[in-house]
Amino acid sequence: MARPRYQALKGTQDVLPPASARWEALLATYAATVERAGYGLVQSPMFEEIGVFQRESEGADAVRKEMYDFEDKGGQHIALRPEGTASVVRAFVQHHPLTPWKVWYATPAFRYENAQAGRFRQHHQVGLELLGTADPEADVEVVTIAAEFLHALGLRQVELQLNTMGTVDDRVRYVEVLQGWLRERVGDLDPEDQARVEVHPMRVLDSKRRATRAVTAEAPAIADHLSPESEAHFAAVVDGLSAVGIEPTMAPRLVRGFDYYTHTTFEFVPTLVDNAQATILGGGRYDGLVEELGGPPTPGIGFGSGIERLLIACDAEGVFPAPPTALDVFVVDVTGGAHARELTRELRAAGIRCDRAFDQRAMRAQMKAADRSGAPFAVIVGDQEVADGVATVRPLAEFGAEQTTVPRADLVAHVSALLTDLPSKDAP
RNA sequence: GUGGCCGUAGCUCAGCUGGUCAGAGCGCCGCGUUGUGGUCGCGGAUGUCGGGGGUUCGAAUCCCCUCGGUCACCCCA
Repeated sequence: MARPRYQALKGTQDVLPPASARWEALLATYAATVERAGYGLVQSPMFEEIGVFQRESEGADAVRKEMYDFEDKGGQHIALRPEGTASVVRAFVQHHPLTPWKVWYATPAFRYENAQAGRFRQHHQVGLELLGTADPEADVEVVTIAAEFLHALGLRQVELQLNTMGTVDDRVRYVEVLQGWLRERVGDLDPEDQARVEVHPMRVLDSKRRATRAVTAEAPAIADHLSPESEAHFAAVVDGLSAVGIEPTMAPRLVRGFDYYTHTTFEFVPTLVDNAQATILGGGRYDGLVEELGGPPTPGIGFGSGIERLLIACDAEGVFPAPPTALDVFVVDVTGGAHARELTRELRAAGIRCDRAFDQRAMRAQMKAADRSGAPFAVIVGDQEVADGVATVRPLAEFGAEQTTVPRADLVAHVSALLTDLPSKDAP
């Protein structure tokens, strides 16, 4: 068939009802989880001056070559946010709120890359940031909340991978060790990875290529090259998690995409999803980022979680079904539509969810629409009802109730009572 | 940016050694029941067969280009 003139761009998608109901439910679950822990919503602009994301130290592909950037009419170099953290940190620096500052967000994120399973040009993240404390307890809280969130969605087959990047100094020393080790084995690496030994040695650890993995399985781990302070921090995090029953998988080769991470880094990976892009939630500590964006030295930690990937993981586990369509009543008016207008207004004002048909359709068609709407009751108004000043209430599903006729004045109360008595339809 | 696979009605797909090739199921609309949905029966609408070019008497079917989708690399949520 002919493709319409305009379509959603590559790597973007429309989320329509009823599928969008899962988004609503996910967002509600997330907000409830983090607000219970004292995090407040932060809304920041979806675009920023490009420097917010693309700082001199930043070598991540997501901001180096995948940025959606443009020059605006005033000549400013603008970029659509590729991730959530940098904007929040910029807002922190700009408004200097009291610390610890605990905020959460839900936002689209943009990266110019080719789409594949679990990867889009516009994807959506929920996340949180905790700024102003270097306490390993903060690391524990953030990871714990992440785990609670995933659990609340119904996800069970999820693995937590944990690593540490140490301090900047730790990392410099480690990279030197790692680079020297890799140089001796560069010939055994996958050709595609050989050049990276010089450019970005830690990325080699993260490679998925078989030959490279065989080599790096034996590579020195950063955990063995930490300063005593960093070691103590990491140990405290591991102990704290263990104390709340979270047993992470130590992942010495876990290298997160953004260069600003220090100390704790972590990812939650669904074990049942076989996409290459499976990580549903990732985060870590970023103790130098606030300073880099012009603020006072301030430690911070947070995570981001991809909604699209969360839903893929939920599907893989067969959990988190979309809630049923939320309608209580469908008004069928075969007198032209004016009564449907009045009744829906009345019912809605009383908090009853209802819909109606348009176009003066035949009763049969309106009843069909009522059935399809999922509402448990149809309220029918025809010439006879109008003449008698009543409305007919017809049950649409199998719960034994009889079709009844009630005075118009009693309709709302009658329907309310019926809905209250409804056999629980919330069972999954 | 690179590579594999794919692109026929709203959806899922059949047709593809070129010649009733424009189809099926589901869905949608109407009617049977001029005031009652879900079952059933009958009837109906919708496609420039992704787009463009080429080969041919003839192309949804073959070739080229292009666009789009999908999966993978890179990278990340």
